[in-house]
This record gives sequence, C-alpha cells and structure tokens, in this order.
Amino acid sequence: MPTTLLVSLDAVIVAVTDAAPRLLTVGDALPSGPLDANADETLEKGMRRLVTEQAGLDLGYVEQLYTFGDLRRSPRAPRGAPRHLSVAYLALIKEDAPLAGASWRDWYELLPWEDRRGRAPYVDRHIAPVLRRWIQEAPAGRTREARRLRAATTFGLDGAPWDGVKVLERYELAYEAGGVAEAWRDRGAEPARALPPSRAMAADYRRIAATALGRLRGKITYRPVIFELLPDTFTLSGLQQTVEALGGAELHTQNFRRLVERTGLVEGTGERTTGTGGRPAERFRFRREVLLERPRAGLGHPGAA
Amino acid sequence: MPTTLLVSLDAVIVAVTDAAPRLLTVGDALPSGPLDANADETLEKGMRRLVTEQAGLDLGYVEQLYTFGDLRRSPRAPRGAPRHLSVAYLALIKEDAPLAGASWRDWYELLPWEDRRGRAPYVDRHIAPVLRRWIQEAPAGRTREARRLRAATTFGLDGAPWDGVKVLERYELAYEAGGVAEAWRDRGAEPARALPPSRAMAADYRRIAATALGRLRGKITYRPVIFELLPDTFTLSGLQQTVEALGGAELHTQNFRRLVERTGLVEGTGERTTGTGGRPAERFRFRREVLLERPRAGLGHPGAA
DNA sequence: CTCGTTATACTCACATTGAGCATAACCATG
DNA sequence: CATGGTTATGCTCAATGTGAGTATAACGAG
Repeated sequence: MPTTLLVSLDAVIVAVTDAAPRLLTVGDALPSGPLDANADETLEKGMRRLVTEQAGLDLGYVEQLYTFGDLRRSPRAPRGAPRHLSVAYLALIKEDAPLAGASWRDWYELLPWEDRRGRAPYVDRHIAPVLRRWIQEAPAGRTREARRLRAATTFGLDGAPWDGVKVLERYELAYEAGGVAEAWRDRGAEPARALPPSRAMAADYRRIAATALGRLRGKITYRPVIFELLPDTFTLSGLQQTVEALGGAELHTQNFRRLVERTGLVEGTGERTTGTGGRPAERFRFRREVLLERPRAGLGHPGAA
Repeated sequence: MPTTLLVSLDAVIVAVTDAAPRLLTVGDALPSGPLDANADETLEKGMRRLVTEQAGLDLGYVEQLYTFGDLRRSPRAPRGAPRHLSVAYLALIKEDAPLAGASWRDWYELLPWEDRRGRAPYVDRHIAPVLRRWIQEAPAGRTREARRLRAATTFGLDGAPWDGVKVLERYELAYEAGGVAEAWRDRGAEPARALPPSRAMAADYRRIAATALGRLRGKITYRPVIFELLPDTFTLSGLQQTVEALGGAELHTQNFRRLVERTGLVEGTGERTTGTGGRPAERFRFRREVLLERPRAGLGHPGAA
C-alpha cells in the first residue's frame, strides 16, 4: 500500500516594528495546517484561512515561497508516517496583536548572523570558529579546500563579499557544520560542543524562515513591497529603518533619501511629525503610480547589488 | 469521504538553439508525472527521474518554479476527481535529441507576443484589438478604467513601458480577455471570434510555461544562469543571441560586449572561430570565479532594469 | 541661548550606461 | 587580387547614477 501524502500550508508572516523585523510564530512553529482539499479553493486562500484561525490576522500582501517535500525532512519521524509536503507562503503585514498562542518573535533571534547593523561581530565570534572546525574535519586536499571556499563565499570570510540574499545558503551551511541545534536534534545526538547562541524551531521551520528572509531581501530591491510593512504615511527615516531592518545592514541616510525621492517612489504630504527630539520630519506616502512609470521600482541596499 | 490528493511533478525544460528559445514538450503537455511518495527522495529527484523516463534527458541546472494547486485548475475535470497539485521545476540545458514522443518546440509559438525582436508588431496587430474589445465589454466607469489601465501597463500600451518579466501577467490577461484558446476550452465554448495566432497546450501547461519564462528573464539579470544554455566555449555574439532569445529583445552589441568583458563574466580562450562569413570571433568561456568576486553577476537586458 | 538630535540640502569624484562612429578581418565574387 | 558584404572589435562622448562627505535647518531639553 502506498504511503499516504499530507499537504500542509505554512505561513511566514513578517512585520517590522521599532527597526526590528518580526516573525509570527505559534510556539516553536510557524502558522501551519493541512490543506483542505475539498474546500480550499486555492492554496493561498487555504493559507489565509489557517492564519485567521490560528492567529486571528488578516493578511495583505502574500506570495508563494517554496514547496518543501524532501523525504527526510523530519529524520526522526516514525516509520510509516505519511509523506509530508509543505507549501510555504510569505506574507507582509503591519504588526498587530495576534490571538493567544501566536506571538511575534524577533527574526534575528533565529538568524543572528544575518544582522550586521552596528558591526555586530557575530559571524567572527560565533560562526567562524564553527566553520573552521568543520573545515579541519574534512580530509586534507580537495574536499577541505572546497569547504574552505564554500565557507568563505557563503559567510563573506577572507575578504569575500557578503551577499545579503544568501540567507538560506548560510543557514544550510551552519546546519551542516553543526552550528545550529536542529542539526544535532535531527541526528538524535547531543551537541558535541557549545553552539552559537540562536533560537531553534521545530521541524524545519527555521529553514523555511531562512528561505523567506532571503527571498524578501531580494524582492525589495526590485519591487516596492517594503510599503506593505509601513503605515500609510511615514517619515523617510522610518522607511530607511525598515529597509535596514530587513537588509540587516546600515544605509547612507542622505543617499537613501536621494534615491527614494528621485525615483518617485514616494511623495510628501506636507504633514510633519513632532516630538522626536530633533527636527520634525515630513511624512510621505507611497506613490502607487510608480508602478506604471517604472515597472521594477525597488530599494537597493548595499550587498544586494 | 475526503477528496483524494494527487501530487505531480512538472518540468519546464529550456534550451536555446539558433537564437530561438525552445521548450521540451510531450505532445501538448510538459513532461509530467506523479510524485512517487515512497521512492522519490526529493521532489527535484523525482522530477529528474520523470524527465529521464519520458525524454531520456539528463538535466543540469534545475530550480523549483512554483506549485500550482487551484481547485479549478481544470474546470472540465469530472466530478470527484482528486485534487491535483503540480510542483513545477525549471531546468536549463543545451539542446539534445529527446526520446520519441518528446520534442522541442519554439517557445514563441506558445507566447508570440513575448518576442519583440525585429519590431514584431504582434501586440499591436493581434493583442491590442482583443484587449480593446475586453475593455469595451466592461460597464463604463471605474471598472472599464481599471481594465484600460491594466491592459496598458501589462502590455506596454499607450506609452507605458514594456516589462519583459511580466510574462505571466500577460498570459493571464490574454486568458481573461479571451485571447487564447484555453480560455474558451475551459468555459466549454467555441471561440466567439478569431483568436490571435498562438499554440495552445493541454491543461494549464501554457500558464506554467509563462511562469517559467518570466522567472527566467528575471533570473538572468542577477545570476549567470545563461551559461547553462551555452557550450563550454562560445563567441560573444553567440552569448548575445542567447540572451536576446530569452529576453525577446535586441541589445546594443558593443555595449553588451563591454558589459560582459568588464564584469569579468567571461575570459577569452585565444581560439577563434572561422567560416562565419565575417571576421573570425574569439571564443570565450564562463569564468566561474566571478561568483566569488561579485555574488550577483548577471546580464541585464533593456526593459528588465 | 546653547547643545544634542534628527532632518534635509548640496557637492564632488567616480562608475555605469546608452548611443554612435570607426576600424579590422574574414568570405565570395568578378 | 581588388571590392564589397558581413561579422567582430575598439573607442568616444554625453548623460545618468552612486558613494562618500560637508553643511545647514529645526526641534526639545537644560
């Protein structure tokens, strides 16, 4: 008798508040549940239904992320368990209180090495040592050289450039090198040594989250999706902080301003903020018309070009 | 009793020969077949297995494209038919003879409006009239205005820019406007009028193909995937023709050359071609090392930036 | 009124891009 | 073997975009 097949829908829901990107979690998992093959008209609608049920949130912008279906996704699953496919979606919303059970979590608790603002030396301090050990474990010669090269290009070591978009590649390398708790859990072993501090998730949810962050970082460079995360009107520094939060890198304020204004992505509303401890800022709004003028408008961030 | 669930794997396999992009088809379909939930270790491996079985080809570069799972994907499916999910993959190879039953088909037979080389006035001649009728069919006012705007931005009418990447949006609009045979087939009706000449496919395969072309056009601008379609050594005009074939647009030869050389994407091999009826060209090869130097190397084409 | 803080304006060097003009090297043909 | 068609390659120029600064403006707190 053939193994049965289970299709579930997962949601990676992102908001940015106080210059920190947040991810909606349900315990150690993402909002997730089975496709209702009879009732869910589309996969996306099914996912929206689940998110409403589990977190009480109404999603706006949504895109399909990836379908995960490896046979050994959960190496510790019991024999005879059904084959499990997950169709994951990425959603962007403005932060809002979810139902009890669900909660917002700082994205960089999960993937601390992805936040390079403030010259955080996380990679040097915690990841590089793990990678060095992993390199040394390989037999000398070609294999070891290949590991060295992969580590350098993935994490920007030895002068290689940092590519903000390679979030998944970094997570996968960290996993292979035994630098995340899931790697040991999936082998059914205790960590051989102290792990770099970071928060694990159930199943392969952290991998899914990494896929989502990489996708999102790529997307903001050529589509104005960033505005899905912002209120209708916002200051340019608010916009900048949101971009920086997702990109995990700092931007040159004056040039960012020039870019945003000159590309016609936003328009001023005359309105000004007040009480921020400095000069009042003008509030801007997204100019939806850009989409007609320049089809691929976005906001680059360094390391993404 | 719950509807059963069928998961199949589809492959969009692309090659470029003689300045024409080609798609591997099996009759009016794409290579496709059910996931073997017990044996296929990963979805990608299952897809490779199917392609070997059906076309005798060994794929190189492969990426997951999209998962299609709408309940009404096949509006004419019999009652009680299982819910059908398709996980589609995009693969790039050099053209090779497939098994009997499979064959290469020119991509622009399927999506003729996507080829704008030689100022092909296909859109003006065949699409614009369909869209005008579709616009007129809407009740005057907001709805009609929305249709007009969508048509203009999607197909670059009325001075709006053409965005090479919006292949899927264009196919979907053509479908809604009744400009492709599938639209009438799915309604179980005869076309109300002559259709723009283009080749239909079974089920929603043409939609899948459109998704793939859009994805590919986007991808070549920031990843050097184009070289998957070329032999190990090639001339710069061969490279240019391949990019033009996929982009469906012509490029300025001298600037293309400058771009390719200066970014370090290729290196000369001293070797020269001969017998092309003009000055001999140098043969080049892809410099894999670029990936280490500039993580996001690619080849832009106008309308994609 | 002064200082810290945030917002905004401008400048300059440099790189990238779009568009042409010009030259080089082959082939076929008379 | 000179000529012209054809393809390949080299170079220039203006326009635009980008990275990195310096300078000024407007608030609140003390």
